[in-house]
Amino acid sequence: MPSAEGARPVGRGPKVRAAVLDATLAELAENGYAALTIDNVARRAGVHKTTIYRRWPDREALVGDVLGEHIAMELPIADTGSLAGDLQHLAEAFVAWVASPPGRMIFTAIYSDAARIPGIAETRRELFEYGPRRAGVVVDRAIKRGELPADTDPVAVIRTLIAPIYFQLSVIGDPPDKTTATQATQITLAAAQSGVFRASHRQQS
Amino acid sequence: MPSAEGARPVGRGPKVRAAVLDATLAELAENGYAALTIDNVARRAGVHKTTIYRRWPDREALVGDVLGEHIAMELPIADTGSLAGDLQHLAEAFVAWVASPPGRMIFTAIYSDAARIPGIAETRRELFEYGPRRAGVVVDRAIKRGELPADTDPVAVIRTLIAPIYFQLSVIGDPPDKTTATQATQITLAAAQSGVFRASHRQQS
DNA sequence: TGCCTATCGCAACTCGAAGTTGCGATGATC
DNA sequence: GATCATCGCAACTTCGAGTTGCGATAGGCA
Repeated sequence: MPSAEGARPVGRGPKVRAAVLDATLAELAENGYAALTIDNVARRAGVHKTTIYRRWPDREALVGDVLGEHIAMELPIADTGSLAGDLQHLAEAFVAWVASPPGRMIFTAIYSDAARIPGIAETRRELFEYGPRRAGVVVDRAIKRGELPADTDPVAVIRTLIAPIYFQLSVIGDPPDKTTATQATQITLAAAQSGVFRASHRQQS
Repeated sequence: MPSAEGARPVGRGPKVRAAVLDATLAELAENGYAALTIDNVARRAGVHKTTIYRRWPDREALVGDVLGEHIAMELPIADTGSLAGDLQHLAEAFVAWVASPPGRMIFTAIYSDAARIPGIAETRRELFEYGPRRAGVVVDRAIKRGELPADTDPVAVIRTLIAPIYFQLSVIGDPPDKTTATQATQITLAAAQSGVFRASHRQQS
C-alpha cells in the first residue's frame, strides 16, 4: 500500500512505475489535467488500469508523484567574470529548459489545474524560491567585483531576469529563444545598475 | 433557496443567464475547471441543471461564454506629463485589476485547464496583445517629449512593465501591491532609458 | 384582470470514467 | 524449476456529463 519501495523483490516493479509516470506526464502535457483519464494513461503505458490503482490511490496521487519526481530545474551557474555574462548564461539556461520537451511538459502541467493538488503548489513555489536564491550568487559576485551596490537584493535581480521569459512563454505563447534571453538580461542589467534593487530604494510611495 | 428578491418584473431570461454566469465564474475560481460540475453551478445559481443545458450546449461553451463576457481589462491611460508617472499609473491599474475579486477570478480561470477550450487561448492572447498596444501611447508621448529614443518599441516597454507583476502573481502567488507596481515601473524605466527597447539594439548575439 | 406561451423544474434516463474486488496468469528470483 | 509478489482481466459500484418528456409557472399582452 505505501508508495515507498521498501519491498525487497525489485523485479518488474520499477519498470512499470517508470512507464506509468512517463505516460502520465505525456498525457498531462497533451490533454491537460482536466482531461486526464487513467484508462488513457494505462493504454499509453502498456499496462492495465488496476495496476495503476494498486500503486497509486487515485489520480491526484499519481499526478502529484509525477510532478514531484520531475520538478528539478537545475540552473547551471556559470562564472564568466562579468554580471552580464553570468545573467546571459542563466537566462539562456532557463530558456533552454522551458523550450525542451521535458521542460515544456513539466511547465504546462504545473500551470494546469494539477496545481490544485495539495503539495504541488508548494513544490512549485519552492522551485521558484530556491532557484533564484541559489542563482543569487552571481549577484553576490558582481557586488564583490564592484559592479553593483552592496545592498542589492539578489533574489529580486534573478526574478527580474526570469519574469520576461516566463511572460513570453506563458502569456504570449511564443517559445522564448536566445533573443528573449538577451533582452531579459539587458533589462535586468539596466535595472540593477540604476539601483532599483537596492534595499534603500524600496518603500517610497 | 434562490437569491430571491425577484419582486420586479424584468423578464427572467437575462436574470437566469446572469445568475448562471456568476455562479460559473465563482465555481471556476474556487475549485478550478477540472472540478467544475454543472450540478454545483446550478445549485449555486438557484437554477436547475436542465436550464443550463438548454442555454449552453456543454461545459466548454458555458465556461467560454463566461470568460468571453468578463475578459475586458480596460487599462486607464493617464497623461501625467512624464513617462514615469504614466507607467506608474498603468502598473497600479493593472495591479488593482488582478487584485480585485473579479480580476482574481478571471485570472485564475484563464490560467486553468479552461485555457484549453478553443477560443479562450486566443482571447487571452488578444487581451495581452491589444492592451499593450493601446497603452503604448504613453511611450509615444515620451518619445515626443524627448524622454526616449525615437525607435523605442512601445509594446516591448509595456510588456516589460507587466511581466514582473504577472510573475509575482502567477508564480510566487503573492497578490501584488503598490510596491510591486513601483518596482515594475522603475525596472521598465531604467531599461527603456538605457535603450534596451530600441530597434537598433536588437539582434546581437 | 386573465389568458398565452416561452421558459423553468423535475424525474428518469444513457454513457463514460473513477475507483474496487476476486481470480487466474505470469515473470523475476533463489 | 518452484515460489510468490505482481500483473491482466472482467465484472462490478458510483458519479457526473448530457438528453428527453411532461408538468408547473412566471411575464408579456389584450
